[in-house]
Amino acid sequence: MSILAIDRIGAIVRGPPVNPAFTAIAPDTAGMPLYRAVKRALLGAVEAGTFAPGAALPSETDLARAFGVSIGTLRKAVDELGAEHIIVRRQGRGTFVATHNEGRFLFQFFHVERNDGLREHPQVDLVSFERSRADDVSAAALQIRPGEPVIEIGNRLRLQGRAVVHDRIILRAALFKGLTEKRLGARSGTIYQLYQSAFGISVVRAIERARAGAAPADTARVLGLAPGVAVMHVHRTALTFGDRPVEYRHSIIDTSQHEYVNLLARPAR
Amino acid sequence: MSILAIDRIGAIVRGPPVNPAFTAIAPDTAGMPLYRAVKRALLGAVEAGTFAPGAALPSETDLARAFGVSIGTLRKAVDELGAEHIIVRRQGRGTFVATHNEGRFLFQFFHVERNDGLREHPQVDLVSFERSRADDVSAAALQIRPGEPVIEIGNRLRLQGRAVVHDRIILRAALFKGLTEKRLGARSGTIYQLYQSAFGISVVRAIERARAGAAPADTARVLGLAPGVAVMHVHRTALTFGDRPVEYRHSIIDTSQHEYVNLLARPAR
DNA sequence: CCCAATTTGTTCGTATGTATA
DNA sequence: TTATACATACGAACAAATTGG
Repeated sequence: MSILAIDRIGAIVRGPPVNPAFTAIAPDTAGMPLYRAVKRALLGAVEAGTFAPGAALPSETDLARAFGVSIGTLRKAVDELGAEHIIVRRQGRGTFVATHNEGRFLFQFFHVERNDGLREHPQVDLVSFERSRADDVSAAALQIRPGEPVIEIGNRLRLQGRAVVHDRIILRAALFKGLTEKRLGARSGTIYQLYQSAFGISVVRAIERARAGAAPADTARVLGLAPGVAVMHVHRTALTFGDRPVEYRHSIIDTSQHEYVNLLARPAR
Repeated sequence: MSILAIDRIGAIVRGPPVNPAFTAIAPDTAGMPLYRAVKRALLGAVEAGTFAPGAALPSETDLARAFGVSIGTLRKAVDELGAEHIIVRRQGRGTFVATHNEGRFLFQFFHVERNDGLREHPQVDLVSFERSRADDVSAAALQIRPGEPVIEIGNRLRLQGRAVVHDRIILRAALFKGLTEKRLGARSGTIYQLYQSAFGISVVRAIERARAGAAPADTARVLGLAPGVAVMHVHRTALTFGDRPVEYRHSIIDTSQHEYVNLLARPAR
């Protein structure tokens, strides 16, 4: 456990509700329950990289002492962060910053299965990589100005050896400085793992919009389809903490043998 | 508050872990934390209809006394049920069985928006109603035997006056005894509200599988499309408590002006 | 409008159990 | 075996929201 880390978080100091002028009050946490202020402070530390993904947080008792709150209050904050998959708690071991690499997460966003329900980790082929400027649609999705520098990545996903998905990924160049075709191709895990390990960007959720349409010519070529055949178009905006967009992705899926699956799951408890 | 209701729940009686033989132990709750046993008992009461949807549960203090557990333990059980949207807690008022009619829920499953993001409650037209027997696909989805009696409902959904979705709904006849075309047409709310109010069936989650394809002839007629145009097919299995299927639905969506939206949202806390 | 009763929300603290290293 | 960390269970006190008088 690192005392340094705790010191960097800082205790939650708040005055009595009677006269706030006499005591220091964290500006954001006014009128907020104490456990929520603690939660925000912890989330801020995770976002800022004070605790790296996969790293252990200080123990509950240490954190409670560092924040100057009771163990129960600290637990409530940590519980909520756990429910949101920001951190992971393991009895007897400690509390860790989630890495989003745990396998289960692999199928959380893009979820394409064969018609019979077979799941498989897709094989990814890089088909294009270029630097360009954001068009209006990408800019709106990424909340940047049209014309800002972006990186465009073309991927082909194969399932059971069959080319099923053609991805066109748009990244804000300013967020992914130093990303090269070589570095992208040399990655070991998924592209989201690369965002995290190489650029410190954690994708925590996404919004997807889907429609049916005809396969564009380039996609038909990449997937080996007849041009104009019916395919699914999925536009995904991937978000990090605070719902800040980090990636805009247009996926075109050949659904003749596969399906796009959406489990509206309750949290499994 | 009804003492009767509490009596019907029954206290959680469990012996010390040392020698279980000396005290009565609820068979299902062996080795389970106490708060989980309480949660299961409450869930069972909700499922059994001991507390009707919308009805208030006894207060925390009464429930804690009825179960013979501390207020903290009772709260932990109730908190989890709240996180799963089984019940709803309102400070100063009480705890209520969720009705799933709260508006927010309307867009939880089927979520079709116009391209520009405009949401609207769909207008529903009943286009067919018949009793038949389950085919292999429906039977598998509903976990019944092929040939069992089912009810087939055809619906057309209009958004902004435009026919966008054609639904074919398959219900197990045994679960929806007394459902008639007249009763279906005379309902005031959504079809899921009818399931709940008229048949005591709460839909708590769903699984959807989507693909692109051509519009079938009957759908093209219902939606006013050219036959063979690209549309989205969504197969949904709606589930009640314990993941028991209650409805199988095949939706065909004209995505020329609208989109199927999937918000992979974290719980909003 | 205010007051009192009721109910959930928050915060504190302690003790003990269970999993891990 | 021992120490550490999270998990469970208990209970108390007060705050905040709601309702009804």
